Order: sequence, then structure tokens, then C-alpha cells
Amino acid sequence: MELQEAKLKFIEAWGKLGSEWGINRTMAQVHALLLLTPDAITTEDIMEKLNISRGNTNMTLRDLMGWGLVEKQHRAGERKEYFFAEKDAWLIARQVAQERKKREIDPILKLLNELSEVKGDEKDPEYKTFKTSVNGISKLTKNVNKALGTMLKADENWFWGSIFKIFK
Amino acid sequence: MELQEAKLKFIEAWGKLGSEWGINRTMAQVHALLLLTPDAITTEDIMEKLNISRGNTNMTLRDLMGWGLVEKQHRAGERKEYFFAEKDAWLIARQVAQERKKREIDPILKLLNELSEVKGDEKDPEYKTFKTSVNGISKLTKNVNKALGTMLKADENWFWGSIFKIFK
DNA sequence: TCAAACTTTCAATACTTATTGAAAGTTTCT
DNA sequence: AGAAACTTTCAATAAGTATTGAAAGTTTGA
Repeated sequence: MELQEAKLKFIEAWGKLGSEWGINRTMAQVHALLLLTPDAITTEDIMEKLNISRGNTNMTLRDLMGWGLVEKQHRAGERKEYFFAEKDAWLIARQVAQERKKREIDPILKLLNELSEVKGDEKDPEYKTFKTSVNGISKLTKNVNKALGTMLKADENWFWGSIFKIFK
Repeated sequence: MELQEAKLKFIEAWGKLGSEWGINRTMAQVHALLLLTPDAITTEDIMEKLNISRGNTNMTLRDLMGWGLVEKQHRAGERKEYFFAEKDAWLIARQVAQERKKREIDPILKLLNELSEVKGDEKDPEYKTFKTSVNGISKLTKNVNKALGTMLKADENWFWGSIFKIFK
């Protein structure tokens, strides 16, 4: 496979994966492009390579910066802004996990806690089922969340060492 | 909070969470309803409670059965079909993880392997960056996938014991 | 202060995905 | 075989998301 073909395939696949996991396809593709590009590039470059509009490119870059996946670069004597992505896979995973934890897991946990408090008649099957389901999900989510929190605080070496040595 | 209000909130939140993670909102809501319902219920019941059409209900139930989250129940002397959901949080998480691994992670891993094979000039920065990014993502994905695979095979007790005791 | 160079915004529009509902299909009973 | 009871399909449509592009905004240097 040619390098150029491989790059296109990667960008396409990354976009698809993103959309399957609730991340805007364009956002994933711009990210992929920046991952594969050695130096920082301009909005113009991105528009051209991915065939997307200026507006879309601008908003997507803003989102990516919001996720901490992309940074701006100013160059002395130049008016244009340049963008580049962090290329370390572990740091990328960390940022994405952190962002989704904050935006999605934390709110649902808050609700699950409230729902766990709901009182009712222990003899009522509706109540018993509600409690069983909510408590089970709540407990599991809390544990997953705790694990995620620990990983987010941890550094790369700890992660590769402690976690993956469990799995052969 | 009242039980009925709590149930509605749970269904709504579950639907939202689902859609944020690329799972059809209705599918997540039907699943939530079944989780909260002690006994098996009919298509008609679901249509009524969630205000959705017969067609939508039917297709959603089919999907849920495809994910192994819901089962059909036949009752002697009855023509109608009844549906119910597995209520154990761990089993649910397992099924969802298994399904997404198969549909989404396995294909991307296959591609990453192919992309890792691409040869090029080690002095070309484009090639070097491509290699670094793809290899990093590939390695991380492989490890996560391996971990997931082990967990899927493992039983509940192993999971709660071995994994979560790492995190305080 | 002006205007060129560049960035940001957002209403309009295109695209994607979900949903409806009625017709077609199936099963079961008499 | 016929018809009632129920399920499935799928073309049409609605709803939800993403994208465009041109106008407005900003910054910089002469």
C-alpha cells in the first residue's frame, strides 16, 4: 500500500470510528489529518485536504482545542494561525476519556445517586425491580468511573505496567 | 421523588446516554423500560408507555434481541409475544462491550495492522509521522482490546475482585 | 485611519438517521 | 379454507445533525 493511500484510509476509518462513538465525523477526520501531518498546518490546508468549508474547519478546530487534542501555533511575522495535534496515543486516549467522563458519565452518576434514594414499598415488585436495576447500574458505573479517574491521574508508565500486565 | 417520576427520569437519561454513545435513543429507552418492568410485556405495552409506533417498537426489539439484551417469551394459550430484559448490570455491560468490540473495534484493528505494514523512506518526515501515529494507536488499541477480551471471558466475581481492587 | 489579511458567526441548506403507518405476511383457531 | 390476531416490512416523511458560504468581526501594518 502506498503512503498516500494509507493516509486516506486512516482518515476515513478514524472518521467512521468517531461517528460510531458519538464524535462528529469531520472532527475525527481533522484530528486524523493533524495526527498524520508532521508540522503545524493552516485552516486553508485542512479545507483543501479534506474538502470542507472554512466555517466547518474553524468550528471543528475550536472543538478539537476544547477537547485538548489540538493546539494553535503562532508564528512570528505571520498572520495565519497554524494547528497541530498531540501525537502520543496514550495522551489522546486520556484527553478523550477525561472529556467524556466530565460531560457524560458524571451527570449520569449524579442522577443515579438521586434515583438510589427513592423510597418505596419493599413489597411492590415495581419498586423492587427499580431498585435492583438502578443499584446495579449505579454500582457498576461508580466502579468504572473510579477506575477511569485513577487512570486519568496516572502516568503512562503506570498504566502500561499495572493494568496491562494483568492480561496475557 | 416519586417512583413513577424516577422511572421516567431514568428512561430519559438512559436514552440520552445511549445517543451520546452512538446507540439509538429509542433502543436505549425501550431497554430502560424493560429494565424497570418486573414482568415481560408486549409490543403494545411498549408503544403505549413510550409513545412510539408499532414499526419502530418491532424493529427496536429486534435490535435489542440481536444485542442479546432482551428476550422473547411465549405464553401457553396466548398469541401475543412478551419481552423482558436481563437485569444484571454486569451482564448488560458485557453484552454491549462484546457487541461493540465485534462490530467496531475488530475492524479498526484489522486496518491498523495493515497500515502498520506500509513501508517507506525512514528519512521522510511524512512517513515517520504516519508510522509513529499508527503504531501508537495500534499498540494502545491492541492492549485495550486484549483487556476487553479477557474481561468478556471472565465471570462477574473475577471482574469485581481482580479489576476493581486495583482502584481505591 | 484605512484596507488587506485573516478569523468567526450563523441562517440557510444539505445530509443522515429515526420514525411512522399502512399494507403484506404469518400463525392459529374453527 | 377463512378470518381473526398478531408480527413484519419498508417507502414516505419527520426529526436531528452537519455543512456551507457569505457577511460581520478582528487584527495588523503602512
